[in-house]
Order: sequence, then structure tokens, then C-alpha cells
Amino acid sequence: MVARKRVSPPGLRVVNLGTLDDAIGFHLRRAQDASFRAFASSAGRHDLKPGHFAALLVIVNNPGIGQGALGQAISRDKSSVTPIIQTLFNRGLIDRQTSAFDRRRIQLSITTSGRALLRRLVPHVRAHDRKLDTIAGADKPVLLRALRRIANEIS
Amino acid sequence: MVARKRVSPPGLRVVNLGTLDDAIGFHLRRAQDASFRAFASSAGRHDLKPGHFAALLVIVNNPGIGQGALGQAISRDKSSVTPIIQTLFNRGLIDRQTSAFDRRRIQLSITTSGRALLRRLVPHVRAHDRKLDTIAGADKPVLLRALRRIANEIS
DNA sequence: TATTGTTATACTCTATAACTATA
DNA sequence: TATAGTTATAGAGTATAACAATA
Repeated sequence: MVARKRVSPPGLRVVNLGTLDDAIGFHLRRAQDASFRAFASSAGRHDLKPGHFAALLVIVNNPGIGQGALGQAISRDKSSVTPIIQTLFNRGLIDRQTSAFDRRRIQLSITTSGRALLRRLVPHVRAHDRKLDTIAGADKPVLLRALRRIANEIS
Repeated sequence: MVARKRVSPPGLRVVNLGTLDDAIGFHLRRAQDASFRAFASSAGRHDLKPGHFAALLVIVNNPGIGQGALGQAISRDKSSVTPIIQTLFNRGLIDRQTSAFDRRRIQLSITTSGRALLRRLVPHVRAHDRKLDTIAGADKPVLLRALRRIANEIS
């Protein structure tokens, strides 16, 4: 009697996750991972990664914002913000203007071409958001509330 | 009249996140990020990172599991599983045994010392889980349901 | 002295592709 | 030919620390 495909390890078809299956952190990672990949393969294919997109959105919504505040908004260190800003600037998507009040500060704003890219991207981003919204369905408000709390309150 | 601290950019104290504030993906990333850091600085300080811990948990719950199936369980490529397994093995936390049925397959199982580490770690992990559970409160079932759906259904 | 942003650097996590050995 | 696991390698993404300019 020959050992056949799949027969070898007895009863291992379904992986038992144990307590992991009840751990919010574990599912948080899987969901974030899946969502990130899905975003990257739709909007990301169109030349703007999630991080860059988020930064651009913050800038368009907060013209004149500095890199420190931007970093806080997207929860990144200022040293992580620098390369993002450089990319956006090199592509002509944003402007940098030294503040007249404080010459250490650089005021960020979106350019016409940045707006154009955003417009071009919005449908894809919307599609991604809608996918998530559809999946979350009526759970969305509760989901967002829980996620916000986790991000803000955990220590 | 001298320009004083914080006065320069008019009205920028609070960052306006715009549509980002309504995007599940954005909050997913922030929550996952915060949760990961919190875990790393409690249980992680005790020598096992989230990824390694998750792998060890899957192994303890599925003795004899192979690296492919393990990777599927934690949503990682087999090439990402290899270094995790090596670390766990080098620390004597798991055993690898070639399957008698299929000598390509390596059956993973936890060692006594792996169990001991797990026991030692459980309080910290529990504390982290409890923190998340407390924050999620009554929202937890809905949160988990939404996270599972996102991980499984998004494309 | 403190703060804004940059640079240099390094670390973690991950995947792709090519490989070995088995099947 | 196909599959389990390894290796080599590369690329994102991020942070820490030291720095320059300015406050």
C-alpha cells in the first residue's frame, strides 16, 4: 500500500489556530495585510503607494502643513516623512515653501499636477474603499470606532 | 509684534484628514501598527516577536504541521517561514522531523523548552490581548467578524 | 537650548526566483 | 513534472542618531 498525496500527516487539512483565532492583534495584521495588497494592486499600479497617497491626501486637506505635523497625522517619524516628501516633490505633485514666520518650517501644498493625479486616482481608491465598505457592511461604524480606539489608546 | 511659537501657520493645530478619516484601510494600518508596537514592547521584550510567537502557537496547536501549511495559516510565503523556523529551532523551541510518509516534508512540533517559553510568555500575551479586548469592549465580536471578512474576502 | 527637517545608516519583514531533494 | 523546503537576493518601510539651520 502506497502512501498517497495528502494522506501522510493524519488530519491536518484544517489548521487549528487555537487562541490565536480569538486574538484581535492577529486578525488585525491579516486584515491590514490583505487590504494593503489589494490597494497596492489597484491604485498602487497607478504610481502611488498607500503611504504616498495618504501623505498627499493630508497635504491637500491641510495646505501649508509641515512635515512634523504630517508625520503625526500618518503616525510616522519625521525621518520617514522626508523621503515621501522628496518623492512627491520630485514628481511635481507638491510644492515646498519656506514659512515666512519660521524659516525652519517648510509649508507643503499640492500642485495642479498633484490635484490631477489625485483626481485620476480617486476612482481606484474609491473602488478599494467601497470594497472594504461592502465587506464591512453595517459593521463599519463599529469597526472604525474600534480601530480608532485601538490606535489611540493602546500603550 | 513678533511671530510667536505656533502662530505661524494659521489654524493648523488639528490636522484635517479629509476622506482619509473615513477610510477603513487607513485606520486598519494605524491600529495594526499601534498594536504591533505594544506587543513588541511587552511580550517582545521577552525574546519572541509577534511573527515568531504566532508561528509557535500554530505549531503547538497543530503538531506535525509542515512549513507550507504553517505559512498559509499565518499568511506568509514558505520562503518567509524558513527563517522563522530556523530561529525557533536554533533556540530549541521546536523540533523538526522528516515525515516517514513523504521525506520532503518536515513535521514541526514544540519542544519542552518551547512549551516553557510559551508558558512564561502567556501572561504578557494575555495582558496584551486583554488590553485590546478592553479597548474593543462590546465591539469585539463585530470587530473580529469584520477583520476576518476583510482578510478573507478582499481581492 | 529647543525645534524643523535632512542625512547616514541599519534593521525588520517580506517576496521572487532558482535550487535540491524528493515524489 | 510537481511539491516541500532552502538559499540568494532585493526591495519596501521604518526608525535612531547625529547634524545644519533657525528659533
